[in-house]
Amino acid sequence: MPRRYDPDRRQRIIDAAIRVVGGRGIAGLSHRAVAAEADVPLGSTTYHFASLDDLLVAALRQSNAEWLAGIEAWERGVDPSVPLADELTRLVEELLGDDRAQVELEYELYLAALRHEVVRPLAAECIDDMVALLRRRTGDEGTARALVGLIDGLVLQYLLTGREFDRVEVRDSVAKVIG
Amino acid sequence: MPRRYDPDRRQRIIDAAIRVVGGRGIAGLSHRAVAAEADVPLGSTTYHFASLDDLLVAALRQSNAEWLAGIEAWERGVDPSVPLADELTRLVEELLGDDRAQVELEYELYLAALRHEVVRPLAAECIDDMVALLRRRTGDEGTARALVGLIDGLVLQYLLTGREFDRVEVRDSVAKVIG
Amino acid sequence: MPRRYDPDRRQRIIDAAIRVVGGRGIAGLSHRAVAAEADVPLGSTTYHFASLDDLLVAALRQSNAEWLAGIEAWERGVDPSVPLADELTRLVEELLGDDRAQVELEYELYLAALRHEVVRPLAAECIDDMVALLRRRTGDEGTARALVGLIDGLVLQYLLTGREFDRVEVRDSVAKVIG
Amino acid sequence: MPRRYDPDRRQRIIDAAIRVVGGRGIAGLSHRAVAAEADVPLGSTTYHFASLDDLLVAALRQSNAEWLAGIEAWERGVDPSVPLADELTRLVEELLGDDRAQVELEYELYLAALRHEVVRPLAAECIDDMVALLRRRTGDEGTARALVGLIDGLVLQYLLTGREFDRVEVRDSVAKVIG
DNA sequence: GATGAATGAGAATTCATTCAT
DNA sequence: TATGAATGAATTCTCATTCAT
Repeated sequence: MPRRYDPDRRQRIIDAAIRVVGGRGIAGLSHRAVAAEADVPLGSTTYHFASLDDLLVAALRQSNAEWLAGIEAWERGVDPSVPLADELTRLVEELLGDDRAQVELEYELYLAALRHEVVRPLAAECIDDMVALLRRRTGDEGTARALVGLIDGLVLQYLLTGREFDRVEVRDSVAKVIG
Repeated sequence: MPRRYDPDRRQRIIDAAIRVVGGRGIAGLSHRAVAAEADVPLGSTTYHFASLDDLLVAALRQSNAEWLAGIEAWERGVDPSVPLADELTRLVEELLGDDRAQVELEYELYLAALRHEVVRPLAAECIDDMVALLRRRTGDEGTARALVGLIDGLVLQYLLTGREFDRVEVRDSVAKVIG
Repeated sequence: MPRRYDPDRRQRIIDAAIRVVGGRGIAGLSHRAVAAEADVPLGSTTYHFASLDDLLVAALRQSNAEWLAGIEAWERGVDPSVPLADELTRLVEELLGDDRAQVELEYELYLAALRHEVVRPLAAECIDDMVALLRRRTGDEGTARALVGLIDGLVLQYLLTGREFDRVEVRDSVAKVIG
Repeated sequence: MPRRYDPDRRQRIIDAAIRVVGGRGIAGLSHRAVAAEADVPLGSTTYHFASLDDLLVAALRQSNAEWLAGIEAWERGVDPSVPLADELTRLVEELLGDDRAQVELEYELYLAALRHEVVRPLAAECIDDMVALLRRRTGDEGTARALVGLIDGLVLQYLLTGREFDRVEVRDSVAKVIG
């Protein structure tokens, strides 16, 4: 195989890793899988990332940033004349609709963080950032934390049970927490 | 090596599998690990469980039952003269305190369910059972579902961020959802 | 490849490992090399020996036993009417002549033991056994230890410098130590 | 990354290689390890030394010189009014005490020489130089060679068995060889 | 029925060396 | 001249599963 000049390879490996994790889960991440997905030799992935953990963290950090950017875009687009509960319900509905893949990846991140030392700070940071974002709208930190908890729990529930999305029910519970 | 008469071997293998998953996570489950933990020959685990998935499901099913039994015990012990929010807050506090290991095992189940076809029904059933349990106290299903979501989300939040448990904050948000 | 019934495989792997170490040194021992030499699949070597260290120890233990058996055979064949120095000189000459391969392996064992935790006990035992053997002839332990040291040092010297064997010089120095 | 002006880099790489061999043995020598230890780019080690063998030889040659310088310092410091056996015993005691690291490095050289064509001349030269040094004190070459052998053998014995140093026993055997 | 042995695929890493810049 | 990137082979080890006994 000819040696290729490929200045963006590192980034391409990260992108490939995100696709692998998205497709097979964190448990499915392996040097081999990433190398195949990125179409680079196996040695290349270990050259750019000394350990699989390094690669995992790089990939999750990037996917995390994308996730938060999505939430932030929602926050900037919030219409102050509409009840916050409605806007939050719309967010949840969009997450469960369009971005199924990214949502699964995000919750995979949460749950994997329980076992994976190296991933935990990422998950914690993600939660804290979401709380900070919501706090801009709720004014109060305790409420923001409760909202993040409720939404996380409900999304997980929908992902796992496969139940049909119930807009009214979600809005009611969100509204009660907002108070 | 004498063939042992061991009528409970199947059960002992399941118990060992639960310990393995509890200790190393689902990713750490292997025939070898279970055989060593149960102190049975390697062949014995594949004899009693045709595939590793079978063993995983058996183990998670049992650990699930134990988890639900715990929640059920709490539910039976609920004092009707105490506000439900207080009793639920106590439950969360106990989970985060004494039962940390079992909580992690439960979230391990959730995580696995996201990717693993065979595990998803178990997780869904678990959530539905918890909803049914809470419904006995809330009367209303939507509220029960919201409570399960809130509690799952908050517990996850505490596990991941390592924040100190804040009893007042938890009780307030639970109380608001109960309405 | 058809599965073979091969009850002595474990022993054949050990024998192959000894040939590999003899041929390429301890540094050249690898699962692959042994598997090829023994004509068994790679997985077979790791099945029978959980780690490469285990295999190394098994191989060196056996080769050690052969080495000591050789020394013991010499000891039993010692002619009491001949000066011990002459008999020892004959031993050294034979070692450097016929058994070049085994001598190199033995000294490889000594020197590798300096770095390799797991090998050190074997080397120590070997030295102690040789001292015990010589003690039967010298009567005195200090002399036996000095003789083992002198002979080890001289053999190493001959191996490394490639100098021609000098029977008179060796016998003189051995005789002086015997006193 | 700025190209550094670093005229002593070649020497610094050699020094780093010695530290690596001293710390992890010859088996642990690698371009990467040396580059990290010397704090130079990976390419720098392959630029200054065409192959790893070249680097190994350069490192062992230098460490050899340091070793011989130590022996020579001892030789120059020998007090003619003290029995040579006493002075040699002191040398051995110091080697086993303070200079343990360098002794191990020296035996690492011997070990490598057994298998490594390119290293053997170094080991042979080292032994011959020690013999030449001792010859200045013994007058006679055969005795010098026997002394080098005895000392090498005894030091190895002490290193491997971990036995407590026995000054009297060592001096007695050395004295007998000196005659 | 029960089990130890067997097998091949795949895991993460390490690495010497080459080469484009 | 110097160096970071690239590559492919080799390393040890784990494992699910199959199968002969």
